[in-house]
Amino acid sequence: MPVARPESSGSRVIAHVDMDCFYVQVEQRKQPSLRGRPTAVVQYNAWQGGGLIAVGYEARAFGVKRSMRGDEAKKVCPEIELVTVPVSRGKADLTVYRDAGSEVVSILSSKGRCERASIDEVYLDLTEAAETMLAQNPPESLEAISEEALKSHILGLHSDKDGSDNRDRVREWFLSNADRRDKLLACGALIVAELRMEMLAKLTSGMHKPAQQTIVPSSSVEELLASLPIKKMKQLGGKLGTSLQDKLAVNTVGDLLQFSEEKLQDLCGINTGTWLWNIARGVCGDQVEGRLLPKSHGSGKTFPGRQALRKFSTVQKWLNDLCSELSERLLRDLEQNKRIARTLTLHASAYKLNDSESLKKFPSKSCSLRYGVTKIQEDALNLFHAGLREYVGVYHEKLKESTQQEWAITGLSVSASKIVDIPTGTNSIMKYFHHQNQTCAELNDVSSHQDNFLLDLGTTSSIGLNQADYPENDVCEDETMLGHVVPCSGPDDVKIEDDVYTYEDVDKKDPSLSGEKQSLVLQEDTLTSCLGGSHLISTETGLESRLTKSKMDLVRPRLKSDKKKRKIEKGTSSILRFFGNQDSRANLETFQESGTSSSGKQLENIQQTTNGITPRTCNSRTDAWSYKSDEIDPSVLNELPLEVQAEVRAWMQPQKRANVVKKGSSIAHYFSPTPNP
DNA sequence: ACGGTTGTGACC
DNA sequence: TGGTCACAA
Repeated sequence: MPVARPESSGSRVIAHVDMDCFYVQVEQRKQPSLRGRPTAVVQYNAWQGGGLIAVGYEARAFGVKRSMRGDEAKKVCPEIELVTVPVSRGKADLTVYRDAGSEVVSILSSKGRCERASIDEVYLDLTEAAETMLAQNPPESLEAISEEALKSHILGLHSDKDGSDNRDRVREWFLSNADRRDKLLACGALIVAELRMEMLAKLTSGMHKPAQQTIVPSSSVEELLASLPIKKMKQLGGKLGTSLQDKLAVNTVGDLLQFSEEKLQDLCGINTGTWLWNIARGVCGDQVEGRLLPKSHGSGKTFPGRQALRKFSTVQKWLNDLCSELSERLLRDLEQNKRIARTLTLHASAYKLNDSESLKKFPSKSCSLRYGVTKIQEDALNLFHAGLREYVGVYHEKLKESTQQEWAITGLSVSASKIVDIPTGTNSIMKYFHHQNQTCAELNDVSSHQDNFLLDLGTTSSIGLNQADYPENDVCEDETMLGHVVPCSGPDDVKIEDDVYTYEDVDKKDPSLSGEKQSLVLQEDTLTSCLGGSHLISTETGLESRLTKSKMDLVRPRLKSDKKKRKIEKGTSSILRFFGNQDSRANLETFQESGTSSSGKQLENIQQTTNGITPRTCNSRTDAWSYKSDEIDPSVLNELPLEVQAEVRAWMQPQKRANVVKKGSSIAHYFSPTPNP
């Protein structure tokens, strides 16, 4: 839940871009003959024609709905074109949609800071672009307002019934607007209209229902919220929204206005309470995060009903497939974005056949992530065993493969998180890996106890992956920024010279971030349509130039002592090939590491050595300052060195307050954990 | 027997 | 911190 932020100086222009029936559009682009025809995207054709996950407008006209079965859809609309989601390794593969989403982001990001909210949703902060336009090319200076922009819906601007002269009112609104905030908003709307045309041209399939955009002037927010059902508000669609309805008898967001901040805090906790109080007033301090890439990757599959997995070998088979997909995506991320993931997590859901305690949840488990398909597979399987042992309890452990299982797995997923950038330096990834590697390797008595790790990892079926299971490696923890180490080289010969990397390199490539996101979410069907349907929302803001929380995490102390520098002469491709073939002994044998022997086993050892080490963060920063954040004049920040600026700004961010709500009144009690066998 | 899959964030 | 839960699309 967002944190309340300080009130603002300027008005911000935020667009929420929502691609409706995105999967359908992607498929129609791929297969143009589908354009204009009633189309839906379906997955898993096997059972009752599969489930619909996206429905195009032409099909909606027939009454086809999401969450219908393919067969039902055929009944309602015999003409319907059902396109199956690509399947790879026996499961849905969303790569094409993810990639199409990336195309969209890359177009939008040309105009402002983007936050990828989901595969088909983006927040875009257009404040700067709108201000520039207002200063240089204000709407009234244009000889014409674009057709696209004239189709805008403007909340609070009541259109005539016959609609024909609505465009004139819209034009009027664009051209002569008293309020500066609305002028900015108008500029934002023009930019969005442009962007949507660009996307239509490049990406999509010309939907029958034209994409639309909706403008929300701040003067219309009150009226909008007064009638907006509480469950339609973003974040309130679930249990929180339900509990508000039940406990406060509110129906719309505006109904929340009658309650004091304290009352809402008592009910929902201090942070959520304040957030709600603000939301009711149309105020939301969420910043547009300025993040174009996902923070994690995952691959999962459910096995409902009879498909539930009851044998280790089957579980292993599926885990291998899931891990294989995950590994592929990690390599792509590494190649394209120069990032590595540090944590591997396994989630499963299960039920017990005979047991009364079948409500018990299968615990998720995680460990350091080692690159390489079979390593990931191995680790995931170990995590599964760890989870299973906990799930079934020690008494049943021995039954394992032999007798009939008393457990059945209904869902498996593996995910990779804690993704960090590799410094984008002169020459790439390899030295980074090598650097990490080398640092640890030489600062420790390498070979002696590392062989033991290998044994633990490779041959034991018990779980040895968690940090606690390995001896600490203090030197590494002090001297490196990464929590674990990956092999440093591909089959190519690599020359190593001197260099040093720290996370500051990462920080500098990102300008400080500012802006706020208004998280009003309006009813999709009435307010947006397919491609690029968007909302423009003007909102008040906080200080300029604040770092987001996520960026704050990247501010780390400089690596001081290690001044060894390195340089690689070959490109990055070799390391990718290396990862791709990491399990091939032949490749491993070709690796030469200066000073140490190069057997594959040792490589694995090195990779494993620092499992569990975490990079430092500046979480003690608040202690270091004796000023209150509001005593600092933001303008003096610019005088400071860049790193310091970042830190101070991070510190000036409103901190989330500890939730000290009395237990009796905590809304948490209201929520009963949903049993999920 | 749940649309399934993927992702983020809060809390303890 | 890792693990669990909630929420969204």
